Amino acid sequence: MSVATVSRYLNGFLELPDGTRSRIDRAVADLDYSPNPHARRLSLGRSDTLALVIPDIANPFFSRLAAAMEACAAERGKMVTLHATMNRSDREIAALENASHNLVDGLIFTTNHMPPVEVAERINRFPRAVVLDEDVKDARTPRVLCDNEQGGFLAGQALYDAGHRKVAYIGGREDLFSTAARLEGLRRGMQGIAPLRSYVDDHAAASGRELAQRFLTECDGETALFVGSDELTVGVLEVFRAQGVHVPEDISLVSFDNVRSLHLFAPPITAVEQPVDSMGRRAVEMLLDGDWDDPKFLETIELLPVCLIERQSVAAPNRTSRKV
Amino acid sequence: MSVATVSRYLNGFLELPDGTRSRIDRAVADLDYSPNPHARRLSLGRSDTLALVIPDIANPFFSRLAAAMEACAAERGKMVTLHATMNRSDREIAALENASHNLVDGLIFTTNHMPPVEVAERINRFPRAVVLDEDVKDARTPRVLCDNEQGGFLAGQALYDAGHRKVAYIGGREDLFSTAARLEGLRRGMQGIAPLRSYVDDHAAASGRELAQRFLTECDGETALFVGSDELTVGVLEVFRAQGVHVPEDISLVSFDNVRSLHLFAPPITAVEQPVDSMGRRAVEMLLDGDWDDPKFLETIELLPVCLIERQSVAAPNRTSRKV
DNA sequence: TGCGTTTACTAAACCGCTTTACAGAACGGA
DNA sequence: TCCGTTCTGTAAAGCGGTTTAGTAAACGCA
Repeated sequence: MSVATVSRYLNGFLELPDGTRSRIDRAVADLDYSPNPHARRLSLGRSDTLALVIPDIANPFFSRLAAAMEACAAERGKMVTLHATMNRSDREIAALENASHNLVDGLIFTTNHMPPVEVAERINRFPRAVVLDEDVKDARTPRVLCDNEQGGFLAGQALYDAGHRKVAYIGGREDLFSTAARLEGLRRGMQGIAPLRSYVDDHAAASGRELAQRFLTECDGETALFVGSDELTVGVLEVFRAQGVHVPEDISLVSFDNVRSLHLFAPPITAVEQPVDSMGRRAVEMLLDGDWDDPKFLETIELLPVCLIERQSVAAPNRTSRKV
Repeated sequence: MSVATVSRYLNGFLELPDGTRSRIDRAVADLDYSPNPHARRLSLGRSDTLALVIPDIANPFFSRLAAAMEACAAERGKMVTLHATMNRSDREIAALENASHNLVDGLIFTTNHMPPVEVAERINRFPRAVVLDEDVKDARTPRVLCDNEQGGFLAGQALYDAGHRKVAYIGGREDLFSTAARLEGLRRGMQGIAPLRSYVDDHAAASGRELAQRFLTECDGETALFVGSDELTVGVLEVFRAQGVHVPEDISLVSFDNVRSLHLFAPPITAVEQPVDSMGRRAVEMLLDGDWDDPKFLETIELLPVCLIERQSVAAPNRTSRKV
């Protein structure tokens, strides 16, 4: 029995008569043989591995995304490697270099800031890459995003309907596509009224605290807050609680993501829900099943629907006993 | 210039005179050369990769653990692969097989149930493995655990001091080392009073709901609940809220983990805090820096300290208007 | 029987690196 | 001067698969 015959049989490139086949099968079973993946990868020039580059795995939004991606990849026999960037361009570049040297079968890239062009260039070097959650300028890859405009709209509408006429937004910078879309939607939902805006570089509770402080000082009659992520909301609520600002009596609040247990918060927090699991799954599916020969495939933008989960953090503006 | 010379120089096994060295350096720079990791791994028989096997990445406890491990591994130039098992033995075995075929440099194994001996056998096949968070029977590896006994004690003490004399525990099964330790500590903290106990297989909100229902029917005068994880606590609070059971007026509650934003819950939840980040870091450090030649190293148990974060979910038992 | 074609199987090259074994040059000591 | 070392560098053998090119045997058909 020769190596080549066995190799081709095992890889399904060869039909064999029963005799030979069973001989091979038995030998494989007897020896508990399984091909050495390193040799396999060297020979094939691929790795059966997907690289996930993610700002912060500890962030519940990204950890749920990672869970969905890992599950979907595992179903198809792919492994995933994890690369946390903390939204720093240098670490994004390092992770991309690392992944590309490792000849991964695919890359899924997420970020929360607008990375410099070097990052996009490196993403474009991958034969297969998908950009997830936040669009990346100059990256020529399919994108899986949530419908940010609609999310902003739902939040704006809920606030407007509750009677709010001056609202504020805090979240990612305006140069982010997601921010632009959300602000656009928010304004539409608010019947054209533009919000007061403050921006932040990352989605961390500490940034939320900082922005909440700023809001409390800069606030000029705003009665509601639209917050860009649950992480920021956590920081905001901490500050509000410390300062005796009550939600929704003093100020209404709508969060974005709905990945934390907002329903148990005091008060339960109204939020725009992102379809985290399907976003993760779709990104992997596109990577593995997409028609990568079709140049138009690279232009694909898949916009997944969001919905508003109404809880108790939105109420009519209170004009008498305002604390802010 | 020969391949071997370059290889040895680049790997630091060869001192070269300035002339040769600069020639190589320039060539490397010119060609933007970097060694093919697949070939490297095949040749060296290792992978610069750590395998993380974890019940559920979406669970905040494990996602923070994963984040800490990834960060620590990345600092040392190692990649990590992720394998979610959902606490199913078959998936644990599959992940271990996968990792061992890939000749990973090390394995970090976490689980929430007591896996069958096949799992321990496969863990033992790794030249380097660390068991994290939950001890695994028959696994001959160093372990990094939190001080569960102390955690149980702190909870018990807090409840006893608040006046509780009948309490209940819900969490992992009794055959888990962590459960045994926590119950032991709880009893000690409660001055010898043993709790009512219900067990569950996984740490998911759904299991928490189930156990809360059971508790409400089976409860026989218990005035406080010690819950094995934040995930379960979420489920418990959902049911309590739906049934109009108030914490802490009707029943006091202490959670375990403190990885969710319990401080913003209604009411803020008292919890035993696990040192998640240092647990993750220590596991990686032991894997990479441990003295694996010393057979005694395999017996190491590193017990990391826990502490009690007191909030408002524990109060004196209310004997007049009890709802449960 | 003889010829062409499929079928069953094999030898050897290749993937890109590490490492062993070895050669020639330079150097130092007697 | 000669011999033994070190120093610098090379040739070639792995690592363990996949794949191309090619051979021997079996088969179909006139």
